[in-house]
Amino acid sequence: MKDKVTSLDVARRAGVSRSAVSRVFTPGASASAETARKVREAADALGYRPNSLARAVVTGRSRIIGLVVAGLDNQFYPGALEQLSIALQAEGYHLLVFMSAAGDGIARTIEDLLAYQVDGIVAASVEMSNDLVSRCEEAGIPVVMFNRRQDDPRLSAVVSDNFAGGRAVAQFLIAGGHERVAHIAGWQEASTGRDRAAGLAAGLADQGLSAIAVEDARFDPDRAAQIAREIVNDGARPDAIFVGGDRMAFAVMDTLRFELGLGVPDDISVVGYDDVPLAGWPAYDLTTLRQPVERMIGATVDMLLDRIEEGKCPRQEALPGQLVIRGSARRARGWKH
Amino acid sequence: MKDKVTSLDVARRAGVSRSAVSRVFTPGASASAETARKVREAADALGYRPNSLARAVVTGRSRIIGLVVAGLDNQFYPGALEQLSIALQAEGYHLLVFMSAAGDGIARTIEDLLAYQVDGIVAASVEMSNDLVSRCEEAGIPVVMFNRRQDDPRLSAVVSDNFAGGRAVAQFLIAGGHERVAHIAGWQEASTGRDRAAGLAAGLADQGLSAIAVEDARFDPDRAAQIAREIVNDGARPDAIFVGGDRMAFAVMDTLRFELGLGVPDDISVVGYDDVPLAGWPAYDLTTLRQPVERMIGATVDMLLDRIEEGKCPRQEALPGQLVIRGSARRARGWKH
DNA sequence: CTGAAAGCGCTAACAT
DNA sequence: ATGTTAGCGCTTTCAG
Repeated sequence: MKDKVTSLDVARRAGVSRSAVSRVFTPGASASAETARKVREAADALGYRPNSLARAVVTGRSRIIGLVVAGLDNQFYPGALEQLSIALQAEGYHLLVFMSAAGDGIARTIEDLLAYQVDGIVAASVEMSNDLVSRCEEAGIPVVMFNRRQDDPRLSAVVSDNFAGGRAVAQFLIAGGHERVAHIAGWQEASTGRDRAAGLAAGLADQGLSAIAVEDARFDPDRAAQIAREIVNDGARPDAIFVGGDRMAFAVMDTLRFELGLGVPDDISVVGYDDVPLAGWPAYDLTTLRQPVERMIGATVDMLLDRIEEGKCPRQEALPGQLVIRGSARRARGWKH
Repeated sequence: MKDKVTSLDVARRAGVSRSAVSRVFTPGASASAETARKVREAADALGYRPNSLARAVVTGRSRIIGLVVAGLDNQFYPGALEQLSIALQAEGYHLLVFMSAAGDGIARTIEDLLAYQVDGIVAASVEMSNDLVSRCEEAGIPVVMFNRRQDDPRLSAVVSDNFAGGRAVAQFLIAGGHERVAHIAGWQEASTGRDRAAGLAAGLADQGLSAIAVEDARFDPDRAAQIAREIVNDGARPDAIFVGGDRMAFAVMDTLRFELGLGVPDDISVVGYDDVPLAGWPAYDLTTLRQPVERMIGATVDMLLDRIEEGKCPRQEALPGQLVIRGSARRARGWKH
């Protein structure tokens, strides 16, 4: 309960002015070695820490980044979040979390975001209305969309190259001798889901094929499982299912193996998307397209800081992913990675 | 870039004073209906939002809670974090994330925590030094430890009853006819790991048994897998392994089944702790002790708010968990839950 | 109930 | 390089 130490206290004890203290604690400022020493000494003795909030009020920069997210149950996000936080901390920023609860309107979130004077926003929720993005940009707060893009080029976005990824999956599947490929897609309202589906279609078309079924599971594992049931019991059973997200792919594999008694990949091949940690565990051993999380995070941080600190323009980046070949899909000889 | 709307602007447009505006936006303050109406109208027209940071400077309350965490790869945390954030938002607080990076010293984290004037701290990192806790409490910032406790009763803590949990596992295992129980424990420096181990020992002792092996895997799945290998190849192979955390239990099951070719539970029973979502998936179908996450979060928020807003004293709470019986461990008839 | 005035803790010109 | 002087946007006595 002794947190009443102010810069004035330090100044007095060090025999200097408040400005001097301020300068010592401001990276780009000028202070003589002697002054710095005295100030640091006094500060340590008193246990002084500059008040970031007060600083934010006057500088207009809070060094706080708002993170808008929903559904940490998608295993792709926890890891990304961890890396993002660490990368930001290294630059002297911190994440303030805005979890979009189920019913809770986006309006409230926007209010809070603005009230806290965040310097920027990372929007990592697929379900996020464009309202948020536009209203914040309007207020002068740069927002970068993570793992989702918008056609509007005035908005910053970082994604992996989902179209190329979908196409790579198609090529792999065809090379493996599959002829009846079904696709259980991510939400078609989201670029991520759409691009993967389009990539698959393009890759299939290259060889004169097309998917025998494409269903939107909205990134929901339960829905994906249900679709898998229907597809498999359908007349023309697929020999491969490309699932637009690992989390859904696990649910599909579970359904196939444990409920329908089918072998993966013996009866049906399954390919996912993301390469979350679980995909590499032997229980699933899922062939999947790896999103370059680390580079995506790097790009996100760069974009954000470029806009905040350098005032640069928004840009969009699509980083290449990589097919990780494991055992859940039949493959041609020589395709072992 | 029009975020320069200040309370003065609103005051002018509404024909009142800044104080009036302030009062309208302060829950407990007095303002006539007429004034409130005028102010709200002007505020909406101008797009005014009170600046939380400026408010924080003057009130001394930031309505920000620091979250200190590391290792979101433990699937127990993402869900807890999501719930925590939502619960806090409902009370008008937000989480500021402090991710303990690997090498990054705790000292820096403390500095930042204090600088941002957080009203309270949730410490959810097992690896966190007591230094942080004591220094923050010293500075008058309440911290509640989540999923970990300290013997010092002056510190707030929320855990599940890990001792009772460990004991329940022992009883279940014994009832299932197991006689050679091994324990791959969580970090013995952490209360969570210790209590579970002690509970198991007590439960075993009740029946005149004791564990044939107890090894500390420090919550690390790789280490757990390695220990599993050693234990199993040892002379006296266990008929059951109690693993002190689901994440480690999965690794142990993988090792047993896919590497050692053993059946679970046919050759060896495995029981975990936490009940993360994956435990319920058919690929693992893990019998485990469920931690009451929702209630733990509720208690955490209550404690925090009690201390922040009511100035109440620290307290500790140990919530009861519940054994969730699935298929990874042999069980006695009638034990199906 | 309302406005005027006095800060909260800090930084940013401006002189010196 | 340092101190002085103004604020940043807001809340909170204090009169009325």
